[in-house]
Amino acid sequence: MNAPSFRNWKSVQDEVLRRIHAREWKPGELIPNEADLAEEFGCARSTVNRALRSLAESGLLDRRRKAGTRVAAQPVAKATLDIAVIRHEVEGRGSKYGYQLLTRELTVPPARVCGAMQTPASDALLHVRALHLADDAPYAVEDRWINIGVVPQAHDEDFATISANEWLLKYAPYTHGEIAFSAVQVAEDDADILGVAPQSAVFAIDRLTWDKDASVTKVRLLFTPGYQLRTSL
Amino acid sequence: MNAPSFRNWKSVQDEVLRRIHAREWKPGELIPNEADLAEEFGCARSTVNRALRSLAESGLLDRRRKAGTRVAAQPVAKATLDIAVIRHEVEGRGSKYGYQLLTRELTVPPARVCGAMQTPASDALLHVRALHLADDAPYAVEDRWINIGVVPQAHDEDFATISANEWLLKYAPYTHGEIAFSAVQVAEDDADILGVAPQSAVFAIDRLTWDKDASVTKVRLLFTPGYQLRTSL
DNA sequence: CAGATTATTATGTATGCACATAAATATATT
DNA sequence: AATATATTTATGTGCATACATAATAATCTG
Repeated sequence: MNAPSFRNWKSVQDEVLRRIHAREWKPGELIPNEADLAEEFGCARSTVNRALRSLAESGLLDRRRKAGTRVAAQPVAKATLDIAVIRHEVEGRGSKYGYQLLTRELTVPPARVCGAMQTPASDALLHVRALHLADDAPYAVEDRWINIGVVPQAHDEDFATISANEWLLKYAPYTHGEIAFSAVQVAEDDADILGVAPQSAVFAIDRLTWDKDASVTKVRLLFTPGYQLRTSL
Repeated sequence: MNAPSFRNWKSVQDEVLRRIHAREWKPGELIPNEADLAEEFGCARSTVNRALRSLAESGLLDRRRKAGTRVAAQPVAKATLDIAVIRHEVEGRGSKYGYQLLTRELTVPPARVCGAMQTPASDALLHVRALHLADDAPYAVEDRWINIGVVPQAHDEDFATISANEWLLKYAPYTHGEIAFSAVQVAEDDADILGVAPQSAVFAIDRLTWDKDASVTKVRLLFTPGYQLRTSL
């Protein structure tokens, strides 16, 4: 048997994956180092590095300097979710997108909100509520607070035709944020808006974004029953 | 002003991020090519490539050969969720993990299940139901179907002390899979098990994994109310 | 002028080399 | 023996160069 050649990083990755699946390299086990693999595969060490690094990023390998590379014992499945603008999400399903502004007012938020956003309790924030529709049926309600101290342009935008969801992406970049998914029993007013029975189980996405150390916006999206967030592993 | 030097890919990435945030490079706009940036930053093109590639992977840049690199017009927020073994998830929160097998039987599954798993309608699958506990309180119910044609060892495992959730990760590798998150109203039997009111809104994770073209397992996890799946952006 | 062909160009990747860095191990010092 | 120091080693990164590839732009051809 002459050495098969794995000349590009993807084929190296495939071979490594094959060995893991075939249990030639078992979970928790140390695999050969980059230099040895490079020699075996007949390629440069940097090519092996590229392949292994990529597998480590997806959680299948654990790498530590000096300690070496081992197959993850408990591979944490990393599911990458694409959180798109709702309009795109709806249109991507082949439905007609609709948008309807419900309320827009500048008010002092409840403690829960200014606590999370770390704004002074006395500061007014822009509160926008809107409904997203798919094929003229309710799709999701958006309840959003915008820090006008950070995004003053929001003050001049009425959000009548463009959703805050979309507007902010265009005009208010963020450096980092948090996102949480949960199931909630929908309150009466939201149930009315979505046209579902009160106490229905709806999917909720809560997002809070920051521009450096200042909060930009906090939003809760409630989706009509049946909504699924899906991705592949 | 002399040229600041960005000698490593992370500092190049930071500078690119800064320009995007400062809107020196606006959404949808074409940015200079790698060679020019390398010259400006005083580093090798490969260093710039590393920085830009990584930003493209996280969805902030769109890159196409010959066409060049542009700032994503609608940056799709890519949220990476770590789906860990439930025991680790519970222990990671500092709670005591508990496990309880409910049922384990070899039966012919309903059409819904063998349809999704693409197994012959007459084939029996291993059906395991179990309860995961955190600090002795119900945490999640697991309802799982295992393709014993693909994982014959499961036949000899009683799942009395180790959850299928954990056992499978160790003994049944998969090549790919699908995962879906949703909110459901809990059925009466599951409500009993979780110790919650019937019709409560609970968070559901449905996962289906494959080893090449054969389904390995299909599972639904229902979490007690209050459960949140969270990550940072 | 439409359609096929050929250049051009920006990203994508492979290579060999060098050095940086973290972490484990061995060695020296009190 | 406990602690500090040095050595070793595997991964991490940077660089210069070369060539591959995809997509656009330019050119040719009937």
